[in-house]
Amino acid sequence: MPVTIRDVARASGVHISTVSRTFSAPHLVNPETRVRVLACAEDLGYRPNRAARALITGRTHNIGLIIADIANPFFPPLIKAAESQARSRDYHVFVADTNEDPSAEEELVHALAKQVDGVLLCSPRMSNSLIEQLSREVPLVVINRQVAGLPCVMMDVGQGARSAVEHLVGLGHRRIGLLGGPRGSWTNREIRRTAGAAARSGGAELTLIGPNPPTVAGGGAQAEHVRRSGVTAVLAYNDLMAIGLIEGLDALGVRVPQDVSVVGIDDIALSRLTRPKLTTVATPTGAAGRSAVDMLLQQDPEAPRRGNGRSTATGDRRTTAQLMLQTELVIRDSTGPVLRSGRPRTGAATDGPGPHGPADPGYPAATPGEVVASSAKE
Amino acid sequence: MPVTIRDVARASGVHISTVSRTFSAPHLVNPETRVRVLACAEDLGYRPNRAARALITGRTHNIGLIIADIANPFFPPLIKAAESQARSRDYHVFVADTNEDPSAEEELVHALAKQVDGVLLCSPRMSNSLIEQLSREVPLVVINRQVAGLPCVMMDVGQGARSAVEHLVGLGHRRIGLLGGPRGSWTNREIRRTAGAAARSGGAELTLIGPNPPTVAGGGAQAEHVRRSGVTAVLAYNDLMAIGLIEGLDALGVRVPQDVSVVGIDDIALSRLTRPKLTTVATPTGAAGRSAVDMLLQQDPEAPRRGNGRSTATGDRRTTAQLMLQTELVIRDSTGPVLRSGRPRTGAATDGPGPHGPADPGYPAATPGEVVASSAKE
DNA sequence: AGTGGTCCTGCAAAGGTTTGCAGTGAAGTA
DNA sequence: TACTTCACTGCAAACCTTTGCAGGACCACT
Repeated sequence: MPVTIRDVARASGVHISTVSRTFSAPHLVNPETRVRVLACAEDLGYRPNRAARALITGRTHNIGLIIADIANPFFPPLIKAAESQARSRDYHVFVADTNEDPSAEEELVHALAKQVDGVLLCSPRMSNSLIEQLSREVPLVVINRQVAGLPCVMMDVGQGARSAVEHLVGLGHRRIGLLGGPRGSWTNREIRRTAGAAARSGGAELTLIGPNPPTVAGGGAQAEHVRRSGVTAVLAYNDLMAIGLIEGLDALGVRVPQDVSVVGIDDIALSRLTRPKLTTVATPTGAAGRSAVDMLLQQDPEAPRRGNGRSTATGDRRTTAQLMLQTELVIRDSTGPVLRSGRPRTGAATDGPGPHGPADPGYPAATPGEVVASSAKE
Repeated sequence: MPVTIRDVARASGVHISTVSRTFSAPHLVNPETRVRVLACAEDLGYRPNRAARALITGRTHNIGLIIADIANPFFPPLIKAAESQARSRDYHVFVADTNEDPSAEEELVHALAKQVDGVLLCSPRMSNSLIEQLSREVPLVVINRQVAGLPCVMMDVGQGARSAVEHLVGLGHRRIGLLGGPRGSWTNREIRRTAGAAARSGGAELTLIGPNPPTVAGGGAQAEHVRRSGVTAVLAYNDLMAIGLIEGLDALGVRVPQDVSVVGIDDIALSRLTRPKLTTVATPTGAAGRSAVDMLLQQDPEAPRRGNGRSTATGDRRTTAQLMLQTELVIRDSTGPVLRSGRPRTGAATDGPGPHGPADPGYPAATPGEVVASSAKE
């Protein structure tokens, strides 16, 4: 029933190899023949069978994209960008969700290995050594993690965290909480490292709260803990947790930013829509998705041939570029100056500037939405 | 380099056909042989080449999922559920994004047709007749649309819209705006139809505002229009638009729900996080994704065989079940009673009950979060 | 006229798997 | 004992495409 290359060959009176060449190497076929073949193909609605092609070329023109949690709003823009970029290169994308489960990650790489040309491993929770091992099975590009010897796309969340802490210190905060993310997250480690350093050099004390699930609930669950800890500001692992925390604090009668300042990371669309609007570190997720696809596709440029393409496969590992994308601190309404008067935690009736349109911020000019600090590193 | 069925055969001292049968028809092979083969396969890390299998069986064990906009938070839960369900059945999912572009939809179906066993068409914007035509090319399950003769998974958004309008009428609203969604959306038509009917029978006047892009910006852009229109309540095509509208109204000094009530549709996670929390119609997106996969996989149960499987392909079209999933009106804080005093649009300083904890709602008891109306229909 | 080159096309093998058919040996039946 | 049945296994074709190789036609040059 489905129309094959043979039907096209018959219809246009040439051998199937000519039809094949019409598509995969047009310059090798006579222009006249070419147009005839193309016309017949169009006519019959011929589409090459990618499975058959894959069988012989060894390239499937598919890539896998493994995601910790599709429903986490951080990822969809990345998925979207990666899919779009891949499609523009005539690749299709398998998307798979691991539910934040490291063992699911491994299983999925195995399952996908044979039917894709490469895998984008996004925010992996598994160990570096396992990642390296898996990379011998299928070309890998790692997103949101640094693994020596492998192509990686990272966001400079470390610099972002530093900017965030400096911002808080500049507002007078000296006791800052760090709401940690999930175990196994490289991003989490980076944040801890750099935020810790920034706090030290700013004369502030940083207390770690976590690890936590990187969700709204995960942030909300620590509200009570945050309140008791006596910190005046919190940097959260991501926006979801920050928002959850704000919700939780609100329920306890603790106002943001009057009583506690909160900074998120990611700048998901949502962070502009909550009240107060979230001060956060913007990460270029779309660019990360696009770049990762590019990096995957530009390694192994030539198809593995019949013989043993060993030399390519194991010998000279290609460009293992590591890309660090810049982040930006976006200051909105969830951070403000620390109040002089101890901790007015009970002051639900504070008459300080509300979250909307603080008349006089009283701290280094920072128009909401304006970029105050940014980091670049190629 | 990659380990094939031949390697396993050699290692276990049997013919490749026996190895093949060990995986695809275990009951046909001697238990002893089977364990030996399995051991060898495990040992060598053998994974069947799905392209080769697809070539001969005609089934790829892949399905396509075509989405209007991955970044729209309505879809990720659906994607996630579909992917998970598919994987549990040993299928993988291609995800593709159309950017709300009808012609991209058609192109994608064509591109995917040959390398998937079926396509889930989610919230299509193209015409019914085109969908029917495409369904002759590849098995299709349509989500969020009713197409005669095709398997469909719908959410009873009509009943939801009716409940929403009744809720508003119950609060005293008589001039209600309907913030329309994108052209070509079946959901949009359903909402218009049922909301119109509900308004009529409730003695209210429904004015249509739209069509609009189904985004925050699309909702926000109509804030001025809504204000001038004199409506006291608005039902939006989806939560994003509702949230955008609330933002926009807020910027104009119009308070929700004191001056204008707003109802969304979808109950995306975000709708619980904005202030005021959004009254909305909850749609079971996860269940829709799962059901759609099930429906796709249970049609065409037997693989197309060598000969012409014509009779199956064209003759008896299988169960074209149409599934209508129930929706629920979730009442939160963005709706309230209409004020007696005309339209206090200027009253930014209204002292009515704030969005948080209205002391005495003054309208039929509806605890925030409680389900007030629901619809079921199989 | 002979030589060499270019351009185009056909031939056939190869890729990894599934599966109808036939063959083997053993067990069961008459 | 002879025949049938059964459980298992091997053989080889088939799926659709790509591609190295070789052959044919044609042209230009010597």
